Amino acid sequence: MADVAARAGVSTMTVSRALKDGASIAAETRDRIIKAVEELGYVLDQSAGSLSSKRTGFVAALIPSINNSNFADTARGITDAFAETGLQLLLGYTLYSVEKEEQLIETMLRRRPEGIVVTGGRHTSRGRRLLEQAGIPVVETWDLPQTPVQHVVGFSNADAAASLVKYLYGKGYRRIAFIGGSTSRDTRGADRRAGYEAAVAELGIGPGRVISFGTPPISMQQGGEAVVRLIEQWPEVEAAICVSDLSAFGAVMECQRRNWLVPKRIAIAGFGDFEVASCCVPSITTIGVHCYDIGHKAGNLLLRAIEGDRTGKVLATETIITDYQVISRESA
Amino acid sequence: MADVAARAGVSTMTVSRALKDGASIAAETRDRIIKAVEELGYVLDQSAGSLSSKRTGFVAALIPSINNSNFADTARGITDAFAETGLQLLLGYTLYSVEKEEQLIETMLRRRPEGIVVTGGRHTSRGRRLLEQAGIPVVETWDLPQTPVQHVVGFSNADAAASLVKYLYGKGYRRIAFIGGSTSRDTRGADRRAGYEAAVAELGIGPGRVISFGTPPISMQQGGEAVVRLIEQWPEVEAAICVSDLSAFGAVMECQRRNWLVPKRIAIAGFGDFEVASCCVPSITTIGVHCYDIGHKAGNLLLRAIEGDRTGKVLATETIITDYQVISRESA
DNA sequence: TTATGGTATGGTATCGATAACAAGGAATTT
DNA sequence: AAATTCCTTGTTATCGATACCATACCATAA
Repeated sequence: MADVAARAGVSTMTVSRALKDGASIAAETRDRIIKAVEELGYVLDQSAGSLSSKRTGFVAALIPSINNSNFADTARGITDAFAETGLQLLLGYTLYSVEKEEQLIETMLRRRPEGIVVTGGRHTSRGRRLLEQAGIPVVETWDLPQTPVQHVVGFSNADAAASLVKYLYGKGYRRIAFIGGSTSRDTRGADRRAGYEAAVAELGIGPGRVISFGTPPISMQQGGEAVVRLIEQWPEVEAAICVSDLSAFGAVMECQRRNWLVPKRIAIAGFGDFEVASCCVPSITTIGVHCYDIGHKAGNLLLRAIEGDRTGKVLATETIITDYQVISRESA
Repeated sequence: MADVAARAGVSTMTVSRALKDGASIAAETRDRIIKAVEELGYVLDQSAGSLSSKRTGFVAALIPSINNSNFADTARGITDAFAETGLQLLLGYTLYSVEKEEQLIETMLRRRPEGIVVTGGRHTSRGRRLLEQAGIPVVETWDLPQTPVQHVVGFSNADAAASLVKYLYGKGYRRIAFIGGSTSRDTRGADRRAGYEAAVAELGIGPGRVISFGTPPISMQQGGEAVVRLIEQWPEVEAAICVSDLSAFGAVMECQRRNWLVPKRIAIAGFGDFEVASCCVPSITTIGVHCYDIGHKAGNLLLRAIEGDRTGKVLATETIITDYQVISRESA
C-alpha cells in the first residue's frame, strides 16, 4: 500500500480510503490511486485490514456434507442473504461428526468470523462452550434444539418423519419400515427415526421395523442394499421410509432391478425432496423441506444480529420454525 | 493473549510458543498456560498471527458449483492432501461464470492464500493477470489449457467426449447427438461438445446433431426436456451423449416415462460417473473421470510448490494429465 | 574453577492496514 | 470581512500476534 501511495503521491490513509466505498475522497485523487493500484497489480491485504478495523467480513457456516444438495441449498440461501453486504460465507464440512464439528468451530473462531451458522442442535460440550463464549451471533439450523445456544432456524425432524408415517397410514399401509444409517452420528437422521418410531407406536401399527445400514450419510447404493435386507427380514413389509431421498432412490432402483413393483409390492418414501426424487421413475414421495429458506432466514437473522452487536443493541434470541410438507408422488 | 500471559505469569511470547507445536518450551510452563487458556476460554487470533508470520494457513479453491459431486470429490481430494499440514481449504463457487471467477479470485487473494486451485483453463484477462501476479502457486484443474498460468492437473474434455463418440460408433450407432447447455459459459461443457463434433466429423457420420438447452449446469429436469426436443427434431437419432450424468439421467427417466426404450429406441451416455449413473435402471454408460485424484494430485502439487517457495527453490511448472475411461453400462 | 553449549524465557520491533483526531483550504453564511 | 462549515488529506497510535535477538540459567566438559 505504501508503494501505491508513493506512486500516487498521497499517504497510505488516502489509498485506504480510495479502496473502500463510503469514504470521503476527491474523485480525481481516487482515480489517480486506482490507476496506481492497477499499474502495480496491488491487491488489498484484508487480514491486516481486519486486524485494525475489527471486521473480518466473513461468516462461518458448518454443514454436514458438501455432497448433499439440501445443505448446498441452505448455503446458497445464506449467501444470497449476504448479497448486498459484502459479507462472505466460509463453509466447513463436519462429515456428520460432532467431534469434527468441534474442531471446525475452533478453526473458524480463530479466524474471527462475525457470526456462525451450524447445522443441528447437538454439539460436543466443548463445541457448545466455544459457541457460547465466542461473543458473536450463532444460529443453529435444521433442527429445534431443546436448549438452543442462541438463535434457531429449523423444524422438527421427528415430527416431519411422523407426518410421513401418518401419510402412509392414510394411504392404507400398515407394515411400515424405516431405513437409515447404522449409527446415530447423523443426529437429524436419528431424530427422523425417533419420529417414525413414535408415530408407529401412536398409530398402534408397531413394532417398528428398522433397517440400520451403512455409515451416514447413506448412499444410493446402500439404500438399494438396505431394501433387499428389509424384504428378506420382514417379507410382509408394505412400505418403507428412507432417511433421505438418496437412499430412497437407491431402494426404488434396486426394486426395479428385481422386479419388485413400487409401490405395489413395496411403497417407498424419502426425505428432503432432492431433484432425483421428482425426476425418477417412479417419482418418489418425500418430505419437502425449505432448505433454501432455512439458509436465507438464518442469513438474515445473522445480519440483524451482527448489525445489532455493532450498534450496541443486542437482538433478542429468536427461534424461527420453518415449514415442511409431504409431497405425494408415485412411489408411495 | 496478554490476559492469558498475565494469568500464567509469563510473557505473551511464551503463550504464543505454548500454543504452537515445535517451539521450545518447558512442559510445566506449557501446562500452566494451557490451563489459563482454558479457564479464560481464549481462542487464538489467527489473522493477527498471519500478519506477523506471513502464513495464513489456507489455500483457496474455486469450483463451478457446490451441487456437482464431481467437483465435491475434487475438493475432498485437495483437503485430504492437506491432512497432515494444518492447511485449510477455502472454497469459492464460480457458478460456471468467468466473471464471477474473477471476482472470487480477487476476494480470495485479499485474504492472502498460500496457493490457489482453479477449475478450468479459461479466465477473464484480469482474472488471469491476478493469478499471474499473485506470487503464489497456482494450479488449473479439470482441463488442459493451451497456455497454462502455472501448474496443471487435468485432462482433455474434448478427447474424452470424442472417445465416447468412438465407443458408440463401435457399438454400431451412427446417428449420434449431443445434449448440452445453451451457452458456452460452462467451458468444459463447450469442450466436450467440440470433441463430439470433431469425432463425428472424423468418423464421417456428420452432420452433428446438437441440442442446446438451459443455462449450465443443466439439470436432470432439463436433460429430460432436451431429449424430447431431440427426438422431435431428429426422429432418426440413435444415440445421445449428454454433457453430464445428471442430464443423462433426466433424459433416461423421461424416455422411460414415454416408453422409449433405452438403449433400443435411443442409446444415452453421460459424463462424469456420478453415483446416480451406476444406480439407476437402466444404468448409464459414461466417462469415468478421476475426480478425487485430480484434487489429490493438485493438492500435493500445491504443497510441494508452497514448500518450495518457502525454502527458496521454485518448483518447475508441472502438467499432470489424469486418466479417464468409457464405462460401459446398460444405457448405451 | 572456568569455559562452553543448550534450553527456556523475555523485550522490542514489526507485519499491513484502519480508527481517531488534526489541520489546511475552499465554499458558504452572517 | 470575519466566522462557520464542509471537504479532503495527513499524522499517529493501534489492532494481536510472532520474528528476531538478547539474556538468564543450568548442565556438562575441560
